[in-house]
Amino acid sequence: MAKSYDPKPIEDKWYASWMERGLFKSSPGGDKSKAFTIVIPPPNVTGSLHMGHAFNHTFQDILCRYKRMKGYNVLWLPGTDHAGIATQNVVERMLAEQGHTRHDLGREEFVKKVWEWKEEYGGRITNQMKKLGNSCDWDRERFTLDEGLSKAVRTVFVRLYEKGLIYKGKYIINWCPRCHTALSDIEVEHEERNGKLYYVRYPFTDGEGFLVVATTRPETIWGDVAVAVHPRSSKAELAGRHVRVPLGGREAPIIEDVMVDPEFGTGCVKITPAHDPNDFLVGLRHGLEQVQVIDENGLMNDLAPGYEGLSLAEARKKAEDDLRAAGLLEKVEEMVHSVGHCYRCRTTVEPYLSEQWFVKAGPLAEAGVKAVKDGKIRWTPNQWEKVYYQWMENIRDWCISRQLWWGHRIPAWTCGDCGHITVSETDPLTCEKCGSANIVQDEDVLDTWFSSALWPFSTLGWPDETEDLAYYYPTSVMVTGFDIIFFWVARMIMMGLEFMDEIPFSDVYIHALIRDEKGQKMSKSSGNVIDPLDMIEQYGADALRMTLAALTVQGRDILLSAGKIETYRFFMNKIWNASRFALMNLEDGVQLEDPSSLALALHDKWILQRSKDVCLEAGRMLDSFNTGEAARLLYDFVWGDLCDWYLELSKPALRGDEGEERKQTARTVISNVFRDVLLLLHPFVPFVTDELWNTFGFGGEFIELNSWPDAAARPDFPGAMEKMALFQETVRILRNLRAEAAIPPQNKANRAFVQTGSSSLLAGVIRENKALMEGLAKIGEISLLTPEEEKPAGVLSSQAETGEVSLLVGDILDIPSEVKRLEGEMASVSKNIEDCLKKLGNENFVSRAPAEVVEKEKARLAENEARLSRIKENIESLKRV
RNA sequence: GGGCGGAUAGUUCAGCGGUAGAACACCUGCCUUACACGCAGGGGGUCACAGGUUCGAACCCUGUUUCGCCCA
Repeated sequence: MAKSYDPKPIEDKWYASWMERGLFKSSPGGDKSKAFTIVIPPPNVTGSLHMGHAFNHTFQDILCRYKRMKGYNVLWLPGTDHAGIATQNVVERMLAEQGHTRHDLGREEFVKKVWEWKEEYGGRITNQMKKLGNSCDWDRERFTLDEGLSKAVRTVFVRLYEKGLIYKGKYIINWCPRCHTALSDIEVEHEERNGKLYYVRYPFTDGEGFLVVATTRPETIWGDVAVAVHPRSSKAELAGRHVRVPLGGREAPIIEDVMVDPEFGTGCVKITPAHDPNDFLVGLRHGLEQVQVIDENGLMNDLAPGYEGLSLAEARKKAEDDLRAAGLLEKVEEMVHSVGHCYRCRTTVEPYLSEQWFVKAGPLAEAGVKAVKDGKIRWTPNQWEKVYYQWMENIRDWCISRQLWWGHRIPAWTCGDCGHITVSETDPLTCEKCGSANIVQDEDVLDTWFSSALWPFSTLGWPDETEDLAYYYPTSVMVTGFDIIFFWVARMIMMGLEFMDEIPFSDVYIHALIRDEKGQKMSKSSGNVIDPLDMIEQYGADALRMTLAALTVQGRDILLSAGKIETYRFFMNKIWNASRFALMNLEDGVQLEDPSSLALALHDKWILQRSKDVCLEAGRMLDSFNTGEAARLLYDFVWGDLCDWYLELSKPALRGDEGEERKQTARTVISNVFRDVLLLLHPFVPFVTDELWNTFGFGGEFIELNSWPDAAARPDFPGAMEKMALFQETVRILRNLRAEAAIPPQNKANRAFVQTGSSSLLAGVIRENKALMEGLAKIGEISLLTPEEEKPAGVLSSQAETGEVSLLVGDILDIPSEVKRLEGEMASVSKNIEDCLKKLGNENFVSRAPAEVVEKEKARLAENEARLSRIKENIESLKRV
């Protein structure tokens, strides 16, 4: 075995063996309650693995591997989505480099090109997932544009259309002038921007004077068709009169509408139904004309004479100049307002009037809310439930059509003769109403998220009634970040309930986001990205996984840095070397018989008890999705208990100092404990544990084919924990005294004394473990003294809980500084006594606190009083010297 | 404007009703034949602030300050 752990030769090797053996394949069958299924939240096919994925996948992989070891039939179904906008952008950019646009190629040719791109590069992210160690069933990998999933999309579209839950209409939607497509509300990200508020005069046409209207977008004045005031404001009396729109000169009525906020600006609002969502609704209520002055490229059109072809920024400047020149600009104020941006390309989104397809979300959301309220779906952490309700209860219709070519084309055909729309699962040849063959399919495709919403059942074969669907659905848990609750989780719930009549998953686990060291979001533009593949290259996948697992805390973002990963890289090395040590002492192989009837020393019993407790506790933590706590528990157990104490204590026995029987006992205990440790760690760090498992020769081809330790049935070792705590405390005190006295480590020629009642627990512990204690504390000889016996002169003393520990330092004892040290100790003990007395002197405490708390307090008082008197004696005896 | 979350050691964070913890950083010793990717020891905190509940509050409640996020 190498002296230090190197993940490189190990990780790829094991992943290949796992694949070859088909370790992660699942097939339906058996007890349905033993099915554990996760469908991966499908990453974008254009993407590459970022730290968010790595975190998300590590979490899912830990659960999957744990459940497999617990005997579940685990399916982790992988795949990607076709990411309409992003993928089309990528390929269009490639074409642009060659001086082409998609329109040059035509739809069919272009889509062919995208598929070619997908075949070549689309596998990148899935290969990266394998580097991380994802235990997915790759034979079941799905893609949202697969034949089967496309069929599901069509079926859903048609059924929702027939139910009246999908409709087409002309509405204001969010338009990205760069991507040239509509976006749904949640694809728009709002950001605060510095802007200006322009106060513009609208002259009355039926008299003298003018009305002042405040607007942030003077270029849209060209599209104004009315001015609105609030019916209960002082301005209400103006209603019914008319003004002249200051750009274009249209005559416009003053109307009353409750949408107006009388407190904002001047209390008068210009109404531009074609370019503002609120104005659009006002326009509908009042039957106003919709005048579109901005085109699909975000440029002014010919309904704004003189502005034609100007960008909105240019038009805004020109409007300001023109209004000022005409004396119609009263003032301009600075203001901060929120501006919508395309989530894919950051371009400012335009409210745009156009014909689109929508899902009527209300009825679907109602069922989704009920499923959670009825407890059918649990959220962890629970607080996200509220976010879900908030969104679902105020849900708006979902714009699902996209003006793209890459995606599921909408299965709707419009008749050129009668205008009827035929919606059909199979491509129709004629209009279903008039029979004309003059029908044309809708040009638009569906929102990618429309297909992701079906993912939990479409990937299992729906709409066909497959065995998979019957066995694996509903799935067990959806694991995702909070930023994706609306995109995926909520819509999956709605669609699952609608089409399967059953929830898509019984648990939703929402994890935090990964940020950089300073708490900033990682992004290419700020250059603070930590690439998981670099980290895997540098530290190994296990180290990265362990880091991500151990840093997981519910409800808090994770601040990651390479340094933190290094810490866990060291942990891998620790496991490696501890195993190396164990293996060096197991030349006859592992000895796995039940150790409980062997000649166990205190530390053997203790580590067996700790193992049992840790097995149970880690299992409980994983059952409740607390991977972070489980990882930290295992880290502390392995490093703190096993390596720092147990292995050190087992050395004499392994060396043969305690005789043959003890040597065999130690080997048996070590074998058993390492078996547990590797099994417990395996879900977190699968590579190194499989390597070590096989090096030890614990049996079974792969570690994952073995069961999670069934600790509940194992014996307890009563008292071992308490006795070991006394042992450790004494050793720590002795080491501390050595350091105080500056005794060189190699110097073993010291004597130490422990003064305690001869029948005390501590005395027993020392009698039985004297040699071990001398070894760990590097003391030549430890002697027990009763409280009545006199201890020698020239000692440093320190108070343990139930006794006094002294180290003989002879002449080199610096009396004044020792007195000072003891006085310091005295102060802290006195403080403890004071606290105890105060508590116990409180009538209310004694009568109202639970009896055991009071007892504990009394014991603490007694202990501290004993300590105090021992310290006082020590000081006096020193002063006598 | 509505909602959510955070504020604990220099830093990152556990703890969430009964004597303040870890990791990293720092200081002092050690290459003690598993590991210097290591071992041992140490210093360091009025648990943001102000009230309240309680025998007892970092922990529960109310308010304040402040940072971050989501929705309008």
